[in-house]
Amino acid sequence: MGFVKLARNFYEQPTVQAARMLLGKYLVRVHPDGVTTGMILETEAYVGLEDKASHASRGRTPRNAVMFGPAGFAYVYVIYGMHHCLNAVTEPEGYPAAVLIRAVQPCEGLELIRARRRKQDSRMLANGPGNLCQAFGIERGLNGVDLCGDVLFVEDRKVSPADIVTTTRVGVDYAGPWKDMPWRFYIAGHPGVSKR
DNA sequence: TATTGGATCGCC
DNA sequence: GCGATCCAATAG
Repeated sequence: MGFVKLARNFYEQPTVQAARMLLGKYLVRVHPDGVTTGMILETEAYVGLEDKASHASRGRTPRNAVMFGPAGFAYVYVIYGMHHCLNAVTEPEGYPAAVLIRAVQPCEGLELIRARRRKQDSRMLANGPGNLCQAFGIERGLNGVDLCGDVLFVEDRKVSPADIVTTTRVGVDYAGPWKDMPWRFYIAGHPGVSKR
């Protein structure tokens, strides 16, 4: 309680910078079944029309429309027919970009998270974008939700992150030269980071 | 209308 | 290493 919710101007900054700065902050999900929170451990940046790894690379479509809108909204989509991914839209309206949140360290709501995940091992609860969405009850109904609202948001709890590792993004080998961009970030040595 | 493949996961 | 599972995007 008493933590500062990130405001819209945080999300308006350049995407790569926003991706780095989200590490160590806390994702908060307010759900009818309960509140869950977790420290963000791993992120990726998807930047502009040119980025062939981004859903926006082929222009605006019904699915990716939120990426073209104003910063500070959630872009949630279904992948592989069975998982969801959560992004925070960044940069000025009209410029399609977002930060994919790939892993958190669950904090509050552990019992609810374990029930949703049907797992006990604390490292396996939210280690990967699909697992994270399952753990936090994030589904497509949340696509387009305002991250400056009361349902899904990020708090700055002033945690100083340990060393940050920078690598290439996961699962984008189809993206030609863009697969080599160093746009994945995670907290060094943390067991909750997803494996490749 | 039909086909293709994916910003994944967990088990074999 | 591979199958699950389905829908958005593209081609026909």
